[in-house]
Amino acid sequence: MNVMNASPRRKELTRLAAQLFVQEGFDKTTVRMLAQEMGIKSGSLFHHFKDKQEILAAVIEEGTHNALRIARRALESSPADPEARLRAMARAHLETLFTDRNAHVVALFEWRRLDDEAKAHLSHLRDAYEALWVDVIDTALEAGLIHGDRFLVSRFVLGALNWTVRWYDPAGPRTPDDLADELVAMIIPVKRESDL
Amino acid sequence: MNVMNASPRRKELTRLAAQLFVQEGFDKTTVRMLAQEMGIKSGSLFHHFKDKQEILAAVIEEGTHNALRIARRALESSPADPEARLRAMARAHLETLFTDRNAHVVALFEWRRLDDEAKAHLSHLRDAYEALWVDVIDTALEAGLIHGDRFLVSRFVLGALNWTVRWYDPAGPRTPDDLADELVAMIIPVKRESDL
DNA sequence: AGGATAACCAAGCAAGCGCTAGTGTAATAG
DNA sequence: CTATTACACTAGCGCTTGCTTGGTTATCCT
Repeated sequence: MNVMNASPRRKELTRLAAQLFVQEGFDKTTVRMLAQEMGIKSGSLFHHFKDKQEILAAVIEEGTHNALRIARRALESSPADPEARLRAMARAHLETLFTDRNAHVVALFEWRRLDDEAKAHLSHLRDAYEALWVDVIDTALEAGLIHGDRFLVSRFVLGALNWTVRWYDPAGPRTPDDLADELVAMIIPVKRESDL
Repeated sequence: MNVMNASPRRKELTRLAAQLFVQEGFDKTTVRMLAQEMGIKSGSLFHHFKDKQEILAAVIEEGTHNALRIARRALESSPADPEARLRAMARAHLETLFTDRNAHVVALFEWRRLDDEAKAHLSHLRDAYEALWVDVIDTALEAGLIHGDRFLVSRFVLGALNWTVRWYDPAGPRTPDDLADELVAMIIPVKRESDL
């Protein structure tokens, strides 16, 4: 069996697994279903992954890794003012949420199925991502752009964003950027006439 | 087997099932685990419920029913102004979310495991609940209390509230009412000095 | 007392589960 | 040319799953 390689073959298998995990749920997805989707027999699966759990970990790792990459890139190319950074972060969050939708849905709703070892490993990645948010929120608070408790505000914002995977339809009239802008507009005090 | 009765025994079994479903997830909860928690043998379970799915449906029905009751009561005893109604609704949402926490976590995260028949039945209950929200949000928008798209605003608010089950610790310093107030404060424009 | 009914149990079936063992084969490296 | 490696296959083991069956006990109503 392979240990922790990142062959293109394995990446493709991970992508297919993510889709099935979202469709059926991790527990209801059998190794036989996974194998069929990949065009191989169930036994062959264990040449690429040591067990079913490792497939789950691979899916989540891939998604979180991409989220980090996209968010960092967005912050780098964003103007320095707090509102622009807040908007950039919200947009980046929704961008990764819907380009890697399958992986993120799995990360959000099947996290508990990871064994302790995988959880410990992946927590670091997730924490690094959340640190970006905390920084952006803090900056916005200090600038007086938004008000309230830093802990609660970040939780509420992330909750509102993450929950979009439950109702947002990419085929609809709104783009992810529209959503991000609307959310930011909702939480920063309305502009006065003097600003217009 | 019993059909659709609401005996006190069945209610107690439903409560225990909800707890296990939250702890382990619906799929990972076996009928043997359920039976043991209830102090009976696995076969006896099917005297009370026709199959495992019906237990899930019972859990969700109970939770949603309570949510409706609490929200209606809260709106009845609330002052008529839009801000008070918005706050009352947010408080009621969090109140039911944490007094019937198990049932609601199951409703939010195991909904997909229901068969089509149960989904159709329970959708009506859920829609009735959401209608209360839509009304409150609409009133707040018309009064100019909050701004934005009515659809998006209600989704964002419900998302932020529902996501609290993932991080809120009832043993911590904050009460659910604190959370509700903070969220409401976050989305309505800050009060001017002239209001103080 | 007697009859119905609700609640339970012991035993186990058929199906499906994750995973392993052993083998075959084509491509690659020394 | 030979040895290694990557990838796939067949076959099935050992176990767990949701659920059924047939029968027993406790409770209640008349």
